Amino acid sequence: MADITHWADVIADEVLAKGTKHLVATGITPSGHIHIGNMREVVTADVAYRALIDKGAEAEFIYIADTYDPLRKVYPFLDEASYAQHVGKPLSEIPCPCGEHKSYSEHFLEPFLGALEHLGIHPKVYRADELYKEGVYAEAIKQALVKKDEIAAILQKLSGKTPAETWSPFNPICSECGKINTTIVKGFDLDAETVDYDCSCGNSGTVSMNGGGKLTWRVDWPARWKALGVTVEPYGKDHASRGGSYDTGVAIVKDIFGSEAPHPIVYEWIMLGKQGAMSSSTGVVVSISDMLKVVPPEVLRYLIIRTKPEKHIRFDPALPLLTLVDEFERLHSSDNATSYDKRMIELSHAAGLCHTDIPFKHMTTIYQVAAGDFDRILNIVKRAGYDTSNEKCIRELAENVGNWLEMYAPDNAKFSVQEELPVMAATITDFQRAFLISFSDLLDKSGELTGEDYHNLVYSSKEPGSELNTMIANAMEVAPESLQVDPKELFKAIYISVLGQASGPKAGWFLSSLEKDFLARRFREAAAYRP
RNA sequence: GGGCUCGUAGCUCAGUCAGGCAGAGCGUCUGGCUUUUAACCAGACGGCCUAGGGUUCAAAUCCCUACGAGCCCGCCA
Repeated sequence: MADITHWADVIADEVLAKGTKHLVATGITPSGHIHIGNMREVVTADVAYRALIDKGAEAEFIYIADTYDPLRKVYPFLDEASYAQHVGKPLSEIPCPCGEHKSYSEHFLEPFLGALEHLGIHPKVYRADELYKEGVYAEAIKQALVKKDEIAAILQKLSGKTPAETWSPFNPICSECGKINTTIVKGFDLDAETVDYDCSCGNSGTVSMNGGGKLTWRVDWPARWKALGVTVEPYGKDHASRGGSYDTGVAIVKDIFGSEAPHPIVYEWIMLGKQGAMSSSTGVVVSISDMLKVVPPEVLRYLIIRTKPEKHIRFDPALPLLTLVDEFERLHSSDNATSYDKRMIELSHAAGLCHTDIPFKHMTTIYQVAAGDFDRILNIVKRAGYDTSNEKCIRELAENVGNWLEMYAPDNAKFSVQEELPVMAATITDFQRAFLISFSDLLDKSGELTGEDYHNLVYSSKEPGSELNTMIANAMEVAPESLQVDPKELFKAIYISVLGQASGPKAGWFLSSLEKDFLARRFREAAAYRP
């Protein structure tokens, strides 16, 4: 099988065949909590952008927040009484639900931009309301108003729907009621750059083309392509049907604005676990912030990058997440990764993205040993010999792991170090006692031990003549030759003493994560326990 | 009703654009390592490539049809 080219590089090649200068754009409406499908859009765009850069293209990456869109309805998470009056107004002109932000749109935009930062995605951010107010769309608005009938014909022909008599590609914002979907255009003045309107609230007036209103979506999109020079843009499959907004956009940008449509990248939705497609109506929703709570950012990137955009992605935050993380880490440290694997890893990393070499699984042990206390986590990580120069990354990983344990981990992944000797110590056998007391003495005598040291030490009990073997024999008052040691029993004794359960995480990692003095004390205590 | 996308091992998916011996990881099983486990090493099992037809010396791949899954088609992204 020939080397496989990653889809991002395939796209880059296709796009490069059209020219070397590119603008990758992505746009999302901050009308509510920005969800996981939107995350796929920006990661997809970011990867396409990076593939272009890697191939030497002169590329830029922008994100446009559609802050000038009207509020469609009072969403369930909004207060009916106070938001009913704002339906129809541009999002940027509506008060923030929590009162902390400048506007409604900023309320949802801000956490999303934070998530982008988190994922190492750094587009130039534009807000649609600012673009309109700055006059970026003025030329397109004029052309759209002049060629209104042509646009209507295109919409009619491609989407099969007849625009209303009073339809206009430009929707003025009423100066009286502030709404954008209740006005009817009565006329316009190209020189003054103004539009006259009547509003259903009874008001009429004149607005500026620069911020006084906005183009309707199906015209706004192609206008944006033209005004900003967009050449590559991913969008959800909801826009991809025949007669959908991409189709009409292609025709409008060509016939009305005299420009080209961007190279399309259609992407599928992300499905959640076994519950099917994510949808707000069925209640199957994972917000980006929930997702980022448990998945390290580069793993989330990997999840999206490994799958071609047009295939759906199944995301299951329970045990399959652990498999995904493992797969990523294995690939990451693999010596014989294919060029395709390497490319995926490369694209999963990103400028400014946190990366530590601490495996997620190991952190689940460390985190639980430390009971989530970050100073203790850091100490253990240091002792285990990991690089601790990037404390911020370690903190992020620890938070992911902590959230995962709390929200999604299966029971067999969980344990807690008992403050007091567990009552289960009553089940400890004489042989296990002999081991625990001997082990405890050895710990007192030795210096700091690594995970491997602990591991080897426990197994040394099997070797005749080893210090531990001799000590156990003495404690049992038998001849060393007749001592039968099954390491399984020893591990069990350790888990019982510390966790109060018969099994636990890999002993080496586990023991080296705990204080040696604590272990010595606890083992001695367990050995002495006689109910 | 119209449209878009997908269907390949028990699971998650590569491979389809450019036709040339059916692939990977995970899981399962076997063996190994003084190695407990959610570890590591070696190997095995595992497929009518959703079904049917067509083109071809040759089809998972191209064409047509059917079936299944998800979604879009209310100008509200």
